[in-house]
Amino acid sequence: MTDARPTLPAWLAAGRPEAEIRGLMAAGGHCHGARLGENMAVTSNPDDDNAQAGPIATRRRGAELETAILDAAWDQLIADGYEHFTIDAIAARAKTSKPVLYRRWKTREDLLRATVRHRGAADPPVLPDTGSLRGDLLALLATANSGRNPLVALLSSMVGSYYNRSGPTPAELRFAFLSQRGSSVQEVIDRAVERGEVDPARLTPRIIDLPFALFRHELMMTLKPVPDHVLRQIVDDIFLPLVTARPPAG
Amino acid sequence: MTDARPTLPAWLAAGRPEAEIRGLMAAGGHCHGARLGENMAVTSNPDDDNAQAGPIATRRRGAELETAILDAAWDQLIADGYEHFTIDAIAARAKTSKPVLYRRWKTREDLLRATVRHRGAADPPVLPDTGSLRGDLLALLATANSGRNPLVALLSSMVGSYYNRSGPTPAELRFAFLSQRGSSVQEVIDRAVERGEVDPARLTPRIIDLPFALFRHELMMTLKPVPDHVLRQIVDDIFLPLVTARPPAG
DNA sequence: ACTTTAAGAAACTGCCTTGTATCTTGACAT
DNA sequence: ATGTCAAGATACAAGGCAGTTTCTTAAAGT
Repeated sequence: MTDARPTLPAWLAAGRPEAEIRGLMAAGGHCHGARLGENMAVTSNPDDDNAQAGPIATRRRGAELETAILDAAWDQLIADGYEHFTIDAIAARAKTSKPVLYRRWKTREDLLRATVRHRGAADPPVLPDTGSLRGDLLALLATANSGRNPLVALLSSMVGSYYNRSGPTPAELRFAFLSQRGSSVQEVIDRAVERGEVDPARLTPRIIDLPFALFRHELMMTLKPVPDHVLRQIVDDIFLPLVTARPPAG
Repeated sequence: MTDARPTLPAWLAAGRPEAEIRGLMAAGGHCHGARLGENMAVTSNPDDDNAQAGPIATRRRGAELETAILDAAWDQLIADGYEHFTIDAIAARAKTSKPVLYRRWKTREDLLRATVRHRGAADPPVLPDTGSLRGDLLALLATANSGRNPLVALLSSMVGSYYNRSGPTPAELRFAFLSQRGSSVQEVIDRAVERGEVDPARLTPRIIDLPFALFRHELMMTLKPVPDHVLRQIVDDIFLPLVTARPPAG
């Protein structure tokens, strides 16, 4: 096994049109990174323009180049996963060369962080106005859902090497751990139902999973142990009000 | 920059006592992996047992060896992050050698998946019984919180290279993206309050974040777009009942 | 026109890692 | 005791990648 491209789900790659086709770059290609054996630099060679749309050499500088690189880096991260987030690959994708990157960022990890920050700064959100809270919220969620969620894209590309195609399963990550503990919550809730503590009519699978869903979310967001007061908020402010028996709303 | 050990938060490393100190392995060390230049194999050299507790060579086989390797692999993943999840490092940690691993798993990624599966199968949960749903739930959460959560440990070690010490921030991952969108939800809710749709008394920061928290959780768990009916469940079954004005519970 | 700055191409060092091959030796069965 | 099989040690080939250096050349300022 030498190279097995991860190739994340296509929907993740959406939201960035392969950087921008840069200014005057001609159609033909001039793709480097794919070793073009000899020095084909434009050393005062007038043949260039008769060879069917010879690439008119242009050269980006400063901020323009920098955002192009950061866009390319993000593309690379999403397209091939963190394992292929290499300086060479990024330089090739940005159609520039390694020293250009090293002049700006000392290490690969610096570039990674800059890439994430750059991407986070983009995409100003749009505010829906449907006239109802429900409609507004669903619209917001739908927008976040439509491919370009950078947070999850980042996570996915990091975890990519685990769940690659042809691997055992994608959802295994969740399932291998959760299957047995799911029954713990179920058991605890069943006992509460017997005691009359909760209204069985309000119990859906999603609500039963709610406490641990919020717990996992908190843990994944902070990567630190969850403080006790947060656990109490989850239970007291969110879960218990939802499942506790009470008179029907007016 | 040559080597910069990630070293995840200590609380993650808990829950596995450095594999097991294997059977008859003597205390002294015999640590390999740290290149011991010469061939110190036990080639009928009677000096072994007078040299202060010379390691009595033992040799694990079959299933025993296999679980030892998988434990070591998990330790390695947690201790040094996925970037250092190398066959060499794992073999060294398991006090065996590379061919032994390659006889069992064809590639490094096979071993990764086997490791995660192995770890997922361990740790049967304990059922608390405090007499109340609230107490039981808090106990369950506290257990999950006490260090040994393999799901988050896995995620952390994967994302490790991003949030290394001396990096810009650990919470930046969440913050860079969320800061601006957080205000979108706030805005949408503010308008709903003005319309009298929601009870402002029920709004806490955590409840305001709830819809997107659940959305992100779903996305991170499935690594797929969230189906519409799930979005509706989040809004209709969980969020709206919590914030909609209603008569106080009986 | 001339100078300065940085982009871009290429080669190179050095390290690390994957994956394999070889050989010795311990564990176990008969 | 003896044979078989796998553990364990080591060496090795091949390739990938980080980071650097050198040099050429385009772009921008004066």
